[in-house]
Amino acid sequence: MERFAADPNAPLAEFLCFSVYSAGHAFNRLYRPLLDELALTYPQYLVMQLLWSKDGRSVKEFGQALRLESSTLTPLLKRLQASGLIERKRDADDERVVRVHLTEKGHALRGQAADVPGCIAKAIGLESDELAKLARTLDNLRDRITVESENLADTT
Amino acid sequence: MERFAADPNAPLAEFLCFSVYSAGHAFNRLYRPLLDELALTYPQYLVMQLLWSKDGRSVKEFGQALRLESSTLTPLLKRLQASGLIERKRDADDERVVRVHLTEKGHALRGQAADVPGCIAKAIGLESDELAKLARTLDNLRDRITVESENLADTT
DNA sequence: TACGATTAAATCGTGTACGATATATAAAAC
DNA sequence: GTTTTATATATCGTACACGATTTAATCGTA
Repeated sequence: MERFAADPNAPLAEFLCFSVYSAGHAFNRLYRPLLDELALTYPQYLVMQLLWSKDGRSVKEFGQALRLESSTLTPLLKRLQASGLIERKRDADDERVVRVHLTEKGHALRGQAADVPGCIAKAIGLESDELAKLARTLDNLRDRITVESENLADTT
Repeated sequence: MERFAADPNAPLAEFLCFSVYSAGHAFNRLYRPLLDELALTYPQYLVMQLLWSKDGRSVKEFGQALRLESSTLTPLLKRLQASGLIERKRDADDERVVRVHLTEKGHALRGQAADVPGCIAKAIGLESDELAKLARTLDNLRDRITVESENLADTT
C-alpha cells in the first residue's frame, strides 16, 4: 500500500469521518424516543416511509434506496412482518423477487408517524437555507441534537 | 406530543438525517478494507488512536471522547484485550475505574496504522478548506466514498 | 433446448450500539 | 460512623450492519 501519512489533510479527514459517525449516533438517539411510540427503529421507519410513498417495493429496491444489503434487510423486514405492519410475497412474474406490501395496520401507522418529521426539524432547529448547506459543522450539530434528544426524552 | 408536521423544513431535516446515516455507512465501508489489514473495526481503531495519543485512559474517558456507552465499550475493550493489543486493570486509587493500557503489540500496531489517515484523506479527496466546510453535500460525499471504497477493495 | 452465468433473497457469523438493570466502590449526609 | 446517594463498569436482550456464502430462479447463448 502506498504511504499518504504526510498528507496534511489526513487528520482533518479522519475528524470528518468521526463527525459523521458520531452525528449518526446522535440522530439515532434523537429519533429513538419518537419512534418508540410507534414501536419502530430508525431503519424500520425508513422502510415504512418508502412504503407509504410507494407500496409493493422489492427487497432490492429498499437496498438501493437505503444503501443496505439483503443481509440487513431480510431480518428487518421479517420483524416488520412479525409486527403485522407488512406482508412479504414472492413476485408471480419473477419468483426470485420478494415484494413488500403494507397491511391495514401498516397504513394506519402513517397517521401516527405524521408528527415525526416536524419534531426532528424542530430539534435540529435549522432554516431551509442552512439545511441545504448541510450543517457547516457536524460536531456542533451533534451537540445540539444530543441536548434536544435529552429534552425530548425528558418530556416523553 | 405537539404537531409540527406543517413545518416546511420537516422533509429537509429528515433528508439530512438520512444523509448522515448513509454517509456513516459509506465511511465504514471505506475504512473496512484498510482496517481489515490491522484486524481492527472502525470503533476499535478509534480506541487505539486515543490510546496512542494518551495511554492509561479509563472506560469513562473513552465514552466521553467517542460518545459511546459502557455497554458498547466493555465488550469492545474485551475483544481488544483478547487480541492482545491492550490490558484492562482496575485503578488502585479508585476500584470502580478500569484503566486501559497498550501492550507491546498494541504499541507496535501504531506503525502499521500510519497509512490509514492518508488513505482516507486521499479517498475523500478534499482540500483543507473544504474539510473545514464539512462537505457541502453529504450525499455527494457518500457517493464519492462509495466509489473510492470499491476501488480500494479492488486493489487490496 | 440445454447449460453456464447472472440475479435476488436468504443464511450465517462477528461486531457494534443501545436502554435497562445490576454490582461494587466511593462520596456525601446525617 | 452509618446510611443514603452517586459513580464506574458490567451484563443482558434486542436490533442493526456487513462480508461471505448459499439457494433458487431467470437469462444468454450456443
